[in-house]
Amino acid sequence: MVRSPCSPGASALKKGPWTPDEDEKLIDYIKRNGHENWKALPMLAGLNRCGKSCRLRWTNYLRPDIKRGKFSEEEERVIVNLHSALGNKWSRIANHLPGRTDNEIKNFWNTHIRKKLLQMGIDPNTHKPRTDLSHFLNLSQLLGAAQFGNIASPWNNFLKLQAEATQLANIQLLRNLLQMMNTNTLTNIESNSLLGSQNPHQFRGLVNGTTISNTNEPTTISQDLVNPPVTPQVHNDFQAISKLWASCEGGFGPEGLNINGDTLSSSYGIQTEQNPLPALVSASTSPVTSIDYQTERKGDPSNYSTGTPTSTIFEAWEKLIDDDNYSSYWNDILE
DNA sequence: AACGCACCCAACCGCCAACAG
DNA sequence: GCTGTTGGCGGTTGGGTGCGT
Repeated sequence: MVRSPCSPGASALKKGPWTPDEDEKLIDYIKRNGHENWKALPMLAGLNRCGKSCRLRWTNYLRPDIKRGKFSEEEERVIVNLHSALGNKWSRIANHLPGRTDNEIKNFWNTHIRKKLLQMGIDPNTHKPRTDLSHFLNLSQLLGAAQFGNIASPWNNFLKLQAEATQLANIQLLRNLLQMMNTNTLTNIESNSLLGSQNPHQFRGLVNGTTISNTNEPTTISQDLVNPPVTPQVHNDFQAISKLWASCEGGFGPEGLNINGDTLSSSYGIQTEQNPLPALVSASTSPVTSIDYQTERKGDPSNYSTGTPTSTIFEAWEKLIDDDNYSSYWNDILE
């Protein structure tokens, strides 16, 4: 039986918010003696608190190297990137953000980033486009009731909403692909680490507007992707898709995706002069983050959600494209 | 001014892993 | 190997605060 240091037996100990006096005692003691033994510290410091409470107060609030205040856009982007790779491993994410505590990052995620992702139609847990019912309800709100015309029949309306929601989910997916094209075609950044060995054939086939290849050729990283030649056809396809995207509902302004007046560009986005689309999580230009995906995964594979962000996108594409119902849909787009 | 609501975040709770005896 | 202790972590809570009505 493991007993918490703050067990019921120690109920006489004070709980709740810390007073300035208690803070001062804790700081003074740790400055003079360090904090080798949290269990013994409260008594030695003259605090009527359990050791655990003291440790939390110190690590989350009183530590001198804590950076307080608003998170920068760079920090926000790093958090999103790391979260897409690590999940809710707040302490490990905090390791990459000097001066930020896991608690602070966790709070920031739950109160800010999570909401933004949901508004963007991205599942904050999986970092995939959302296609579930609740999301569809959200999307319908974004679209607005006026868009849907005849509302005489609730079922008609429901089916319309559902179709719209599905289309928006697809658009979200398209956006992800576009961003990847954007990243690889126009910015020429660390494509190796971002793309891994996932599905270059599918990608190339799509770019060229042809049937998606499902051959069993040896899967190597396409040099066309790593350093893609911007052939006229690729260029045209890119522009065509960009135009399509620009015409989509809730498209992007210079600041990124704007939903309900809330712009989310930093976390998901790098932007280029040629294309203002926000970037994918996986397409971060942050070298730290790119390296971290690999090193972290090597360290503890069990901690990660399935697939890299990049493969997640490709998997979603593959699934979508395999669906006969959408073949003509995408052909129309790509033509 | 009073009230209700939503949001934020410090702090707590419970679980787990590492370690010592 | 077993048991108890300790520290670390992630999830959750609830008090404080701001804002709208």
